[in-house]
Amino acid sequence: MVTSSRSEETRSTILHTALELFSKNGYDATGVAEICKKAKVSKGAFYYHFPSKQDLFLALMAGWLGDLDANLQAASAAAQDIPQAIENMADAAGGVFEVLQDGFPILLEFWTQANRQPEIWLKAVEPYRKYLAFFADVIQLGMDQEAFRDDLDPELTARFLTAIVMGLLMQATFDPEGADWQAVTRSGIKILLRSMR
Amino acid sequence: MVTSSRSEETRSTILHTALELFSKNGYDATGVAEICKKAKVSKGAFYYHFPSKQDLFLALMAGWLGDLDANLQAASAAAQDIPQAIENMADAAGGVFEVLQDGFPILLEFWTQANRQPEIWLKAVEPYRKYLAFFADVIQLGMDQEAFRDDLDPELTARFLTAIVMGLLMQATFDPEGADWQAVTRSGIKILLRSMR
DNA sequence: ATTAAAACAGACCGATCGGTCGGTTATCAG
DNA sequence: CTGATAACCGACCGATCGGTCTGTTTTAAT
Repeated sequence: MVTSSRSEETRSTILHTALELFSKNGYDATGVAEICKKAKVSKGAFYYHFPSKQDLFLALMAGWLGDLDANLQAASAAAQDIPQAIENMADAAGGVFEVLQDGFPILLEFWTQANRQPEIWLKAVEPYRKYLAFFADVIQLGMDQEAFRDDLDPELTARFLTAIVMGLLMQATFDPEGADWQAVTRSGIKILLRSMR
Repeated sequence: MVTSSRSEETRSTILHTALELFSKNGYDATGVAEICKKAKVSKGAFYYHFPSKQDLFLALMAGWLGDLDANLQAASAAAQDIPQAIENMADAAGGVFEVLQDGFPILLEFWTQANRQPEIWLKAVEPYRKYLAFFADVIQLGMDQEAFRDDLDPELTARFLTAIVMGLLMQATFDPEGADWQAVTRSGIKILLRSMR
């Protein structure tokens, strides 16, 4: 609260409230009026800070991607070797969705909206491809260090790794009581890593 | 057209049109009036066949799950051994999403709506858990036949298998040009099967 | 041909949608 | 203290939302 103007606080409140509502009820089912009411802010204030509902959504997505980025970088940097880096990143990905509650629902929302609105898609593919390339690089590095077998296809394995994490997160969100999803994810990554050796 | 009354055709037209629109634009963004217009049907006809928009959605989901079921059963029955059955089913899962275009988008829509509307969730968890149990059974069978290693956890592996297929489908829908997703899925399943032996 | 029910047509309803706009208040440099 | 502008307020706009209702046409059994 030290160096935050009233304006900045208003904007921040809108963002947080919108994140909560979008992840709970979805983009289309959440009205601007509803956001304003819950954020205790007038429509005038809303449209002063964001030119449109879609722009708010894009701002939200940009911030979320930034957080994810920071977490993945930190997780990667903290590891001693490549396999551990991969384990850490998978853990961190799970962490983003725990700490920020509503984490995966909002990712699902980003995903579905990106599939429909070209403008959102454009802003989402780039980071997605960036991460894939990053994972592929890490895997390639592991191969160079002979931590992994030499007949791996780094890109394919990266897509595969992403699929496991996302697929398990989907199931975890859908059926939280169905399993200890953190444990399932960890052992899933371990199985994958074992098959990469 | 042989044995289809006018009423049945109207109902069927509404279902097909709704499937298309829901998968393209999402449940919330698709209006009843829009469905009626595209299906060339009046609102009266719509609400004669379906008590509400949500009931239409549930009917759509039930039908889709039925198709999936039939495909999986067929794929499983056609296989000579357990590993091949798993390969076939993964292929079939992919097939549901190719033949019926808009296949995965509509699954995503089912998924997100189930996460929000308890009534839909209830109708969706049951089949989901049924499939998981079915996959686990198949894996257990493979273990009994010594086609798989004996230290596998069938349930965990089933979740894992599901995650791979869904995670890759998500990526395929999001970035169709990014890879030959059918090939990626096939090799993914093969890697998993290899690690199960 | 008659008739009752099934199937459909479309005007209409209140509520809500995203967004606008003229007016008001808070902030801060001079 | 003054003035300019940033920040905010909320009534209002046309369009659309899911759903209802009255009335007409099709269908099919008699």
